[in-house]
Amino acid sequence: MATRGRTAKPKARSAGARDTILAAARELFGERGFADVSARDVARRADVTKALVFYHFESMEDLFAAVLDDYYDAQSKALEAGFEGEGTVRERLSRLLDGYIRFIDEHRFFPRLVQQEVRRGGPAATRIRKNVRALLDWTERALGDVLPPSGPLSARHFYLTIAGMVIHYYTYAPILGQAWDRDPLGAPAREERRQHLLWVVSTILDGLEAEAGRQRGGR
Amino acid sequence: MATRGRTAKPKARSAGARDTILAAARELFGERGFADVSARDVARRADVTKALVFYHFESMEDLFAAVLDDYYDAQSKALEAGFEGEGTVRERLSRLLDGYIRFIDEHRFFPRLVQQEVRRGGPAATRIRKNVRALLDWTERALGDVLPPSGPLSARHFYLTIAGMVIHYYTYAPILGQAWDRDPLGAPAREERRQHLLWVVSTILDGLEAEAGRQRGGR
Amino acid sequence: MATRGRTAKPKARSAGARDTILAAARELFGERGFADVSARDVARRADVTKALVFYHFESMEDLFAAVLDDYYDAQSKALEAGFEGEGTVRERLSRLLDGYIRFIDEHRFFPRLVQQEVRRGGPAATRIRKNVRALLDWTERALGDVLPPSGPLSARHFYLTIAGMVIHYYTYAPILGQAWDRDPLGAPAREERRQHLLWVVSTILDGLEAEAGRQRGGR
Amino acid sequence: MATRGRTAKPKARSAGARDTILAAARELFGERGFADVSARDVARRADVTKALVFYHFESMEDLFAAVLDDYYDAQSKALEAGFEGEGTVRERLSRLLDGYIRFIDEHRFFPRLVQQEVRRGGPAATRIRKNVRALLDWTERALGDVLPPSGPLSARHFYLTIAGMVIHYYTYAPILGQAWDRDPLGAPAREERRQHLLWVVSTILDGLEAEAGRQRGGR
DNA sequence: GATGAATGAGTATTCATTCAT
DNA sequence: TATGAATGAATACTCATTCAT
Repeated sequence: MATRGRTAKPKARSAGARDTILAAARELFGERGFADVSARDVARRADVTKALVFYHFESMEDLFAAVLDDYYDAQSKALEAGFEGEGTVRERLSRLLDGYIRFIDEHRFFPRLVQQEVRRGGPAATRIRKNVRALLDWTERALGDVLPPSGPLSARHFYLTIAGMVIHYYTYAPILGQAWDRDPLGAPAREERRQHLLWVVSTILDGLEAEAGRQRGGR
Repeated sequence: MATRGRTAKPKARSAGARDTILAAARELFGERGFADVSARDVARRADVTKALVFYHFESMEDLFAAVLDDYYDAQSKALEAGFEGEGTVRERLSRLLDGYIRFIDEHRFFPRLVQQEVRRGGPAATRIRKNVRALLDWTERALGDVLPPSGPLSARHFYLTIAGMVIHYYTYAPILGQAWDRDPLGAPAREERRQHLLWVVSTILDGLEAEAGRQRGGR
Repeated sequence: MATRGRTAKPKARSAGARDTILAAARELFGERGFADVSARDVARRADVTKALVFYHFESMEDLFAAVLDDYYDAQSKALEAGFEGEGTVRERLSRLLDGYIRFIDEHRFFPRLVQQEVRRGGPAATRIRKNVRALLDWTERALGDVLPPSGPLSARHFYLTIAGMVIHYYTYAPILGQAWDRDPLGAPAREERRQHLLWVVSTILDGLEAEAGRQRGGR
Repeated sequence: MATRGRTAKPKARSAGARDTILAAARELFGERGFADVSARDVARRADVTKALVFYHFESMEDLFAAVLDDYYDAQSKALEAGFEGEGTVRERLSRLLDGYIRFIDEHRFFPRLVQQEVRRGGPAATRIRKNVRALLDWTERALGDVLPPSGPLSARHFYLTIAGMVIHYYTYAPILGQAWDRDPLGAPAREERRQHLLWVVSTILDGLEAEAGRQRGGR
């Protein structure tokens, strides 16, 4: 303490302690979930005092919300980029899917945090709902022409179906790894997964078109 | 004590305190996950002293494992029932899917617990892995004729895809409810979901057959 | 429980559960002291239920007292044997010393228990005091001719001195072993220790005689 | 809280809570040994919250180690002081003995703690072993000229013998008091004890010299 | 004799949070 | 902006002991 020379580099402080803390929290919440991360853990990982965590964030809930906010901003950007531009339904949807896959791939524990917050019904739930709404809207716009507005083939089902199949892979990856011939989080496995997902979505579109044909041509 | 009527025989004593505790734990873990449930919570819900929880279960981990075990037994039974019997690939798979859907429907928080344990890499992870393995095996046997052994269209991808789309619905249901025209966990919505899933799986089978045809009929 | 065949041999019970428990307690108290041994520990080591421990002994204190009583009986017997018989002061003292050494050697953790009870000032302290008194009496009778009744060379000092040097060896043995060329509790080391002690006591007797001579011969 | 006068500034805060806690621990461990002292006890005696104990010391073991460390520092200093300086074997040894006696006299429960830690084989045992080693070294250097390097008359036996007779007095003092004509821990009794010890050690040296003479003068 | 179940008070330790500096 | 010290309430888990059977 007093013995550490006064020229000692101020570690985290230089790069903005707030950001350092946020980054540490992002990592930890991702690894262990909200309930399993303590302020002490965050402080340690950020190489900062516990008190400083509470100086920058009112409470642990607050910190968690900040982390979620960051993720949502990133997700929105990723999806907007994917959705923009022209093309056939198939092209737009596949761009949207690609954007979604890439985002989840880069933020693997984001879904965990969301699931957790959904379960907890915490204050961030509103934020989540808004975002889910947006994603659903995009799906509806992208598939509006081929989908009925309600029933088993409505957009909301496909949204949940596709999101589920994208996310689930990462949820179970840690366990699959040990009973698998290769690391499911390695580049080759992930690329294979991407192709699988594209194939499924494409096949679903085929099915929807066939369905539309059947519908039109009188059953 | 003084408040509990003096003729009311203590609940726990009358009928298997162990079971009472297990049931309380099942509920609570389902509602809030492992990390958010304390021994005190379980004791309170089971109307039992905290010490009794530890008399019947060596530790909270132990209690959690017991809960998971119960679920796994139920799941195995549900899937075995679904998988037995004759029929075309399509018939068998749809029975398997139906069994899976029904199980998840009746044990909505089971996936949450599993996801959590996967993340924690806790001692129950081995059990989970074995079970995932079994499910994957069933999928492989059910789809063995129509699926290539590896690549983007291999059984393991379809297993993850289907499991993901079944489970994800329940994961997000609590949030969807408030932005939706009806309760996603009500009977009508769940039946609609079931039809959606059956349609998707059926469509995927169509796609796989088409793919097989393409493969055969000159590349 | 109900599944164990009814012919299963009743383990501890046959040989007198009370004694089995007492033996287990003796071991455990010796190894870890009173405060570090729980009823559960005793029950486990005796392969008996915890409740049975309390059936046979009113409390843990009671069990501890019973263990101490056993030791004191043994000690009394050992010392009486050593002290009886005729001979010179030197002979009688060396027999007493030998008896004491042998007893401590065979009940290595007895001194620990006594020390502990002395410190705790527990109910067994009276018993201990009586015994110390007896030992002191023996020393006084054995050395009465050569010792002044009070002062730095009185019997009580020699009693404490000799007891200390006998006991201390065993107290520190566990630690010495690792920085020593041989096991201090092995037979050769213990025999060497015995010779050392005999030499010291003999030398002290020489000194006392010289002292008596000096006293008599003026100055 | 409400009972503490409102102008009394909280003790702990004013003057090194850490030291207050350490002092309380020193007292309590001395009185009752490690296993019989709880964190709550320490907190109470130090007039401090239980949590603060763990703020300053990672664990009870840690606190115990800190207490032992303090004692060892004091002991080392006491012995070094006693051992330095010139003089005959007899003079140096008697100075060493005097230093040891004085230290034990001022830290009466130190031996208890050490004995306990030896028995527990806890983490502090290494420290203890090092210290015992040092003491033994001193004894060997002080007695090197008159002692054979091995056998019943080697330095290590005399070290254990002398340490035992010094320490044992304090171990049994609480019990002796009640069967004795005066308080064994009062100044006169302790001075008498000191003279006894000096006489014994001096007599042992006489014996050793005689032994050396015998050895030299034809076996 | 023997035991399974039960309990209230205890254990060490960690928590998020506050606050004076 | 930052922090060391402090705390009350919580954590999982163990204790000696009781008692109905």
